[in-house]
Amino acid sequence: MSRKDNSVNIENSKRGYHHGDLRVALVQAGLEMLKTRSADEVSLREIARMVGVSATAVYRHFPDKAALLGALCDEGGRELARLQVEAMKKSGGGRPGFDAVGRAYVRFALDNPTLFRMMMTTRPAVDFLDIQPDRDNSALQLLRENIAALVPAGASQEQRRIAALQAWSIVHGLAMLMLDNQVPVDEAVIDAVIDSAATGVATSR
Amino acid sequence: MSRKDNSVNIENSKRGYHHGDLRVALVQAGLEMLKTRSADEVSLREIARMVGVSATAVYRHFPDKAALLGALCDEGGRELARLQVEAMKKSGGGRPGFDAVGRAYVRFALDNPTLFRMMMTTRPAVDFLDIQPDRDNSALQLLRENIAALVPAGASQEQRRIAALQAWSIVHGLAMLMLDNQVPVDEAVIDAVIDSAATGVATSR
DNA sequence: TCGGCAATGTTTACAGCGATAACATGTCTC
DNA sequence: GAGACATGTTATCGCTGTAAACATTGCCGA
Repeated sequence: MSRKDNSVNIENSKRGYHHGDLRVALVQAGLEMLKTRSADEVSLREIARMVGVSATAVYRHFPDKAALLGALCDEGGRELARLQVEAMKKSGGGRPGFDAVGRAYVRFALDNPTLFRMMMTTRPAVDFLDIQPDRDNSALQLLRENIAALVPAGASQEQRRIAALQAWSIVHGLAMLMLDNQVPVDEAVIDAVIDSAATGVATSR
Repeated sequence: MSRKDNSVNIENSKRGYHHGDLRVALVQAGLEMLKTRSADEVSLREIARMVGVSATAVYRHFPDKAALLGALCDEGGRELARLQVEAMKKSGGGRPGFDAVGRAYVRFALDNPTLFRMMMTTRPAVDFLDIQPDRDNSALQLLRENIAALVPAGASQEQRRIAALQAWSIVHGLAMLMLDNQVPVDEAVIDAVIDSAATGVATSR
């Protein structure tokens, strides 16, 4: 019997009827799958198969496929934030911190192409630029403060917002262009572009 | 009989067995469809239905779905180039031309979200930045010359490339962030970011 | 003028997909 | 121990992309 239906071969599995922690297993399998496949090749059924569970079992933990993918995006968001905070701390903040965070952003995108694209397309807008402190997200808070610190003291609120958006645009645009093979990946080029982005923010006009 | 199969009701159609120019009809219908649907909602069968032809007829003109979508991307690329050249000519070139082209780029992305995303993800890399004159693409040629003209005279080849890439990154990043609802769409913000991008190129460090 | 061939349609069929409904099994609580 | 509830399963539906076989048409050479 091939896999035309939702069935799963219980004989071959050493687990019992219940999985234990299916939700996290599905998320892990999903993230694994994103590493080697493009977005439209990611199927709910295959993720379920990887975990060794019937396709419909997924619906006990997620209302639909989009929700499962959303959970993958959340995980990616946390990881990206973690990497950025780490990069900033290692570099000691300030302008070197800004550069390091930018590089971490581009690197994450290049290392996780499908996931990164999904995060951007489907996430409900992180609102990096919203200056007012929101919720508990200390990672983003740190980033905002970092950008704000780079902007010259006399700058208006509006100038700060534009400068921050420009910095984000450069890094994001560079990441996307390289991700989409519009521009060849080149570490030196990444460094050069990010460096001049930082200069742009620091002298924000 | 509902539409569970590939069939098409010949009675209701006033055309004969042959369509006339199915290829362009499919491309037009496809572009129409992209206006109202997201990428994963675009189905080959529905495009065929719009044209009033069986799903498999598509395969007489395109090897597979990807090829059909590729044709849509080509069409989008031509339109984008046309808009950019038009914008540049209207503005008289130089730095105003640079700004106008950037705005046209962002506007096209915002006006054609699905198509633009598809163009970037699936197109074989336009290589805007490759300075050597390639093929016959006069539109891109014009853009390259325009960017090159903005860069200070003393700049090296490498500096020019970095400056051009940075400009493209800013515009592309801004377009993608707004497209993905990470940043609210705001004409004034677009102008401000593009303007400082131009300044960045003109003073390229 | 006609006969056949290449181009371009059609129907039929299949496997994979996301999703719903009905059913099965295990766990936890009283 | 009983039964409620969570979490599995199979069966089935309608949709998708695509291959194979068949049908119709227009065109080109005898």
